[in-house]
Amino acid sequence: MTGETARREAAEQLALTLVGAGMQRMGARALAAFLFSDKESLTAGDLADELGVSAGSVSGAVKMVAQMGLIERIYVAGSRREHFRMRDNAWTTLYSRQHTVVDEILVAVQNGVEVVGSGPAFERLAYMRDFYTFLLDEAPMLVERFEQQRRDGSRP
Amino acid sequence: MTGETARREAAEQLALTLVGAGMQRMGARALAAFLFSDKESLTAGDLADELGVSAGSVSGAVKMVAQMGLIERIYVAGSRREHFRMRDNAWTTLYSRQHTVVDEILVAVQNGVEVVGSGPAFERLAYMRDFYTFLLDEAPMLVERFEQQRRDGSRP
DNA sequence: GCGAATGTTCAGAAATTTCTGAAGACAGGG
DNA sequence: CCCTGTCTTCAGAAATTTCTGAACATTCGC
Repeated sequence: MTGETARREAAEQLALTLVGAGMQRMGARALAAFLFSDKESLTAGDLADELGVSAGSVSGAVKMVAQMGLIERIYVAGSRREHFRMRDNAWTTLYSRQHTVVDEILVAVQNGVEVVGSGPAFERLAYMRDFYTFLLDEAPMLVERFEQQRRDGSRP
Repeated sequence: MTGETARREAAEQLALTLVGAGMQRMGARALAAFLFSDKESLTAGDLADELGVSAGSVSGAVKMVAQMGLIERIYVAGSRREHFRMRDNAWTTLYSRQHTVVDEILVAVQNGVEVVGSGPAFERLAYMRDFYTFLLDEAPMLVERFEQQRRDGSRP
């Protein structure tokens, strides 16, 4: 049977793997709740109920996930609460976001390249810099290609 | 002044950004030590000195970084200690490694796709699955292309 | 403006992660 | 075999992260 329980379990399971990938617990749980919900949007109260946590925790989690660009606030007429929903391009956004992390690493590596004299360390650092620079350059094209392919594929 | 101090500071700085990217502290510090060293190899003792931590911590850190495939044990004649050095393809390896994480996420997502009936949640989960599947497929080609480009470039 | 509903912040509690130090395991030389 | 130097394991200490609950802020309808 494909009940609410199975859905929740699947959501929690996904949240766990996201935590394993480095995401914070509550943010991951909130994100999974959005992913698995069939409602158009969720309020903070919905999330608190669904996840069984305090309003404070929800506030923090929503803030984080919103900052990652994965969900957005929407205005719902006649409702005083704030509604959130997943953004359409959440996953490509998330992928692109990782680049800010890589950027920071590159800055540190570049600094290293400048500090060490020529030698094995220099070679290693330069290689690392080149590889990550390459990835950074290529990533947008990858995303572009995915979207292209998706457009083509959905009209067979 | 390109002294030892500047080198260490640069190494610690890189370690910090790696921690920011989700790596564990001691593992990141050990990795940075390898990156920035001009020695052919480092022993656990070298690392303990360099990082100012206990043998136990070094043991754990080395184990982790080795498991990630970034360093390897090497045999040094006449030395009873275990020597480690960075692997040549450390960065491309690390990049590929992230796929195991993505794989786990995909398993959870696939499970979700099967559990939810058709509806918004299904659409979202299917999209996520497709995107990450695409990335997983494309990644090896990216690495390949980088290596190709590097070979060509280094013979101008 | 007032009141009610909702959202945010923050100090401290709780849980988790990380590090250490000491004990034990292991390998090689004598 | 034992001894020495080296590495690993692990229980507990220390540090860090995460969650809560209550006080405060904000918004909207009236």
